[in-house]
Amino acid sequence: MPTTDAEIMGPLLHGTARAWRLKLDERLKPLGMSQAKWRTLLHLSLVDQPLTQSEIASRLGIEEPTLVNLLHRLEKAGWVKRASAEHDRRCKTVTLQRRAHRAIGLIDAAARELRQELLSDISHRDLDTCMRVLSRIRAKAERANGESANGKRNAHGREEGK
Amino acid sequence: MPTTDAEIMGPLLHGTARAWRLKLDERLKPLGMSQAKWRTLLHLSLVDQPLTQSEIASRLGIEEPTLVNLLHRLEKAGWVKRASAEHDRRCKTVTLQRRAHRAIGLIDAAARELRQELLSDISHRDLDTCMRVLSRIRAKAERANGESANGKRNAHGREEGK
DNA sequence: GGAAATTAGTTAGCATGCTAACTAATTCCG
DNA sequence: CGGAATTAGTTAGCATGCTAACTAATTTCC
Repeated sequence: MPTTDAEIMGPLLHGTARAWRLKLDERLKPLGMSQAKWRTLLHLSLVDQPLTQSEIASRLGIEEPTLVNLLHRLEKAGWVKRASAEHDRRCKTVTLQRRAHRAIGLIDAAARELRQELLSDISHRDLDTCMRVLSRIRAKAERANGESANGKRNAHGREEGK
Repeated sequence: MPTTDAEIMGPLLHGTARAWRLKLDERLKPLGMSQAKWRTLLHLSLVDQPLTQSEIASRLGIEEPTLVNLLHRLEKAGWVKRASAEHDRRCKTVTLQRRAHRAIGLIDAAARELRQELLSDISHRDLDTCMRVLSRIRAKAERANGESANGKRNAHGREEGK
């Protein structure tokens, strides 16, 4: 007999993700930074070449129109800069401003510290099991509709790692 | 050595919750129903007495202003009805319309079926472990909410409450 | 070569969440 | 009793996500 009822897995998953995100948002607020912005900057910092907007959206797992708005705010705040690409005038490349490079270390440290706090008293084994379960669920939910419930359209949305 | 790196627990949690929600939204779309609306109706259906708005917000884990907007849409679509409470003229009670009673069964069935599909090949033991881990994480993230974390107020005593 | 399809980015409009600041009703208490 | 504090709901305004429909540039292919 499980200590918890599978019935509440959905709300539990949702609530845990939400609590984690709110906590991180709260800590990064003094930096004028929320998870959406921070994740964008981090992804830009992980590559050598500037990325185009569609590449960024794909890595972040969000749609392009969502990113347009996000970049607009990031640019207005002086974190990033957009420029037309030469090889293809449809594209715009996005690069980090100096200010962002300086902030990323702090931001990453805050995220790391929070993760450390939240996971500190979870055993390695249990955490590993949890992550395998979550991976399996996500893979199923993202792939086509299982068997019944005949889906007609299929999404794809991928989510990146870290 | 774990099969997965704890580094990505945050994104994994976020992505799994998102994929699950999107999947459910997709299936309930033909009913003109999204998770936010569905959860509200379900909570109302689980009690005998009509609830006040603040009670509903508390059960859903959202803020009152968010609920006001949500209820407005639910009311406009004919799912619920708001009325002033007699015992306290500040309060409004929210009741389900007949239409909602009929729909809830279908909605609940869809959610149940999706959960069944997503969790079908996960062992009871692993799922139980996963849920215990998530509960622990959520409790920590919610508990420590409110004080400190960098910022200006409070120079000591951050996370002693573990 | 040029029409048609595709691709990158944008705009418009909506859903769902938040905080801050407000109104109205009720309760507290001196 | 009556002013102060509290409580319930609202409004305003923003952040972050979406889809649909648009423009502009590039590729495809007859």
